[in-house]
Amino acid sequence: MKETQLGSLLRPVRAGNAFEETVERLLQAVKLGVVPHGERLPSERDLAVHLGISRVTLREAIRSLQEAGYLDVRRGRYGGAFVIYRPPGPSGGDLAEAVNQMGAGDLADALTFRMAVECGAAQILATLTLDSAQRAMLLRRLADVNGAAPSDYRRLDTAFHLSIAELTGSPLLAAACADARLRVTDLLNAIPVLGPNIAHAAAQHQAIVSAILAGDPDGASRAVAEHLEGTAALLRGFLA
Amino acid sequence: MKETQLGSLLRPVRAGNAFEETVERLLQAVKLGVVPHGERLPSERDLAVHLGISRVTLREAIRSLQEAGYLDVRRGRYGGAFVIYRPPGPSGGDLAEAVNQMGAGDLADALTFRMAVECGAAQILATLTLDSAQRAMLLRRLADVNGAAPSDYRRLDTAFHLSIAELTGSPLLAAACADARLRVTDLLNAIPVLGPNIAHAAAQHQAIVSAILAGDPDGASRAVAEHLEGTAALLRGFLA
DNA sequence: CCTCATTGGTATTTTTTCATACCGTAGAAG
DNA sequence: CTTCTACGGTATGAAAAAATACCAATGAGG
Repeated sequence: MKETQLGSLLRPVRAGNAFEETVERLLQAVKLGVVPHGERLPSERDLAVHLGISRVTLREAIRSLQEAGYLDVRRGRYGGAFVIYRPPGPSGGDLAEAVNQMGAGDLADALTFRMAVECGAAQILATLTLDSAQRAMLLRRLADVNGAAPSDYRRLDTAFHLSIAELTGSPLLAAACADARLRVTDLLNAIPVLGPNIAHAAAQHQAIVSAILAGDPDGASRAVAEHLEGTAALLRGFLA
Repeated sequence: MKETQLGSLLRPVRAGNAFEETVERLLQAVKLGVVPHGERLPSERDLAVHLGISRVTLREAIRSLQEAGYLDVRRGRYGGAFVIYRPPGPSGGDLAEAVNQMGAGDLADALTFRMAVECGAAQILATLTLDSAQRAMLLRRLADVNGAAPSDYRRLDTAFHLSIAELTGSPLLAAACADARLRVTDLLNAIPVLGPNIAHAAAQHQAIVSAILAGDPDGASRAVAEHLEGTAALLRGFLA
């Protein structure tokens, strides 16, 4: 076994210090819209437990997000950390800037990773026999995206994609898909939400769901690949 | 977005403390045969840098592996931490014990995750245009497995599988595949290496490589799925 | 208007982890 | 046999993180 594989196994044990990782995690949860504008995060005590860190470290992270203008922290009962941040509107943000902020190699890496895990998840899900509740969940998320207001579109689009991984019943796979999506959140948020694109995406979403429900793994994987390739090509085009 | 998705994003920031994670990482590198019997690990100073931890913490981890009988640590120039551990021989280990040592849910999770990322990786690789060096690497790894001595079979089999992910050029994807494989190492090591199985696997390996080189993503993904499903079914069968 | 549960805010101590410097050893090279 | 040097071994102080306990505020409900 060559040196190359040693790199995969003897890679860093931790990405950074607990504080930095926590800020990153919370920031992405906010940017992704997991906790929408106006809603509050779980209490510090709960969050600290879920994130596996001390309340002190969590508070430092929350404080920095507060100072950066993402959160409004209120005390007392029924208080908490409320999300102030609003993602870029339907008109999108500065895509070129967002793309060039991350390295070309990192972008390619993230896109490849996302393609692999999301295709894999759809493929797996298509081989499973879904019960009625699971089918309902999938269709519900699809309907949510199709009926989304422009300002909610990206949030519900993300929810739809993550549902596919979650329905496989594999937490590891769900985490991998969530991670993959987090790495391109800023970029996706900068893409304008335009009518034709939405219609195109809707057709592709439908194709994905149909293939999954029909038990067609290859078809599901291919449908996801086509869907993701669209935004991937767009993003790659912005590499200076 | 429902509570379920909150779980994916507000999951633990770190799996455990630095010491525990380091022990786990080194242990798996040893069990996987990345550093074969008799070879030595990189020096403490190098390893600490690569793993992103302090030398003190690394030494604690090495010491516990030494006490557990996996490593022989020698000092002085040309010294180092040498691997004593030998993986279970061709006759395999106690599979039932290994399977039941990890929970049923964890096993299903790990198998699903592995299936998704390895299928995804093969699929991606089949869409890429490989240069001659990459094709040579892939064929070389395939030949290595086919020509492997029984005692080296699992190590070279792992090397072959990880090569597919590495050749995609995505470190994230390579890491995910390595992680997926690590989670089932103990189980795979416990499976006896038998002649008929090797022949069967060799045919499947050939099918995977052929599909990749032919630029057939669906075929590559399906070939990997079939290959992995074999061991997955075997392992699931041992769930008490 | 008061109570009180729930939430953020603060302080203190302990544990873990890191950074740095230095010591002891062994084995190849001359 | 001596030297040189790349390795593990040790010590110490600082920093990060965690654990614990307690304080303060707020607003719904009685």
